[in-house]
Amino acid sequence: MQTPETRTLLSKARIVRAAVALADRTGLESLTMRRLADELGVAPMSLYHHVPNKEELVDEMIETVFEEIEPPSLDGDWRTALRRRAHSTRAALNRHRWAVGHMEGRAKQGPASVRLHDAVLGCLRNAGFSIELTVQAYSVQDAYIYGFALQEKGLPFETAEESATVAEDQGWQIEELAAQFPYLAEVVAGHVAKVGYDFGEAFEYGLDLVLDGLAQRRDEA
Amino acid sequence: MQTPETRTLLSKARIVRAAVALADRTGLESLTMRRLADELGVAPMSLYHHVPNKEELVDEMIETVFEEIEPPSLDGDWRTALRRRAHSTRAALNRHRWAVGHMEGRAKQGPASVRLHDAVLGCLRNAGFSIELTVQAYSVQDAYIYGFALQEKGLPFETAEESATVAEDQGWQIEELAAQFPYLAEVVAGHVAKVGYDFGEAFEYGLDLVLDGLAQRRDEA
DNA sequence: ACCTGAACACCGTTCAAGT
DNA sequence: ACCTGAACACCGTTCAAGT
Repeated sequence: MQTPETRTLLSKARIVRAAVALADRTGLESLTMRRLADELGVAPMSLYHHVPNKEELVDEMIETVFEEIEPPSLDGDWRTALRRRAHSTRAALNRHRWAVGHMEGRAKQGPASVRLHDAVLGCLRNAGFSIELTVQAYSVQDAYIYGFALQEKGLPFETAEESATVAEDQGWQIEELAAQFPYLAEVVAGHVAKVGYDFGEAFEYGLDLVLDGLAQRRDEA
Repeated sequence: MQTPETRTLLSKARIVRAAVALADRTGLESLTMRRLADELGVAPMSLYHHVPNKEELVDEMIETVFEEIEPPSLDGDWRTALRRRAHSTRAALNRHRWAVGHMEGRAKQGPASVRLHDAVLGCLRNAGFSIELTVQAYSVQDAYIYGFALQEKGLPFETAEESATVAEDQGWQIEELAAQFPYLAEVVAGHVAKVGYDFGEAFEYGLDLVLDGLAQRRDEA
């Protein structure tokens, strides 16, 4: 005698996984306890047996994003280690755009988040950065990485070709704007519309600028 | 014969101003059409005669934040101009923490936002940056500024002294953490707890790093 | 132990009605 | 023209009840 409809049992892990998938598809605004329950074929209130409330659910979701970020290795070349970690972070944030302004400063930081923090600090310390410089280096890098992700989340195109198309589509505005905002018009018409805007290239450029600056400051000290 | 209770009439400007003040006090999550109406001593539905919906209200609120940011002057030293603009942005975002992740990439950018964009681009062009480099310089700066604001919004202290206190209060955790996360423990116990963490200093340091890097790249080209 | 239905105190927004 | 009350389709969450 089998229980009828022996669907996978509810569990915290299963709820969080479904929540992440739902947020990936529809955004965090649209993530609702009720919709999530629907997705899982369960009554809304069943969720509360595994998760205390929505806020802690989101905390758990954020943790899974941190779990997808590869911590830098503590030996080997620090620049390539930190560059890889930066790319890994950008990739995770692009897969989970809803997470973008929520990674830092949550009250409850989970183990994956703490482990990543520790590894980045360790990578810098082992590369010969002083404690003071390590703290600064951490701050600059993360400000840049998370700030870049914020820009990327905002803009409506993903590839360089798309961006050129978007720019062209709005071409009728350009002449109108040129009178009032000449520099903006120049950049849009004379550059973005021509070659498009490649986020990957831009990220790399700024990342190198930051890492170069840090290397310099370490060697000066 | 006076109309009784001739309180200031409702208007878009007055609604937006009240909304900003309410969000400053209680956060964007707590900003509700109904609470806002209450604040203004008016029925919730009255707001809809001046503002089409909540999303556009938030757009208007963001615009007022942009209005508080001083655009860089187009002549004079570009570094001091851009540094002032960066500080002006940080200050505005600290006054209106709810705005932090919402400044970029809104569908509808208002005139103050566009004017600021144009001025920053103009400042860079006039300083001899190529179009390509100008676009990059814009991206790196804004990623850093907005990313830093994100960090600042997250952390629970405002001054260096406060941060040292917070670090000390959690001192009992330190030894426990030290085994698993030695680098994190070292930084918290050996640096932050001692001298505290000064956001203003950290912002300046990273900002200089970014501006130095940009200057170098311009001169190499 | 695990799930649920009904209920409560909220949301944003529409619509027909008031002055 | 400007404001509003009642109503609708939603929220998160509690609580007492079901298996």
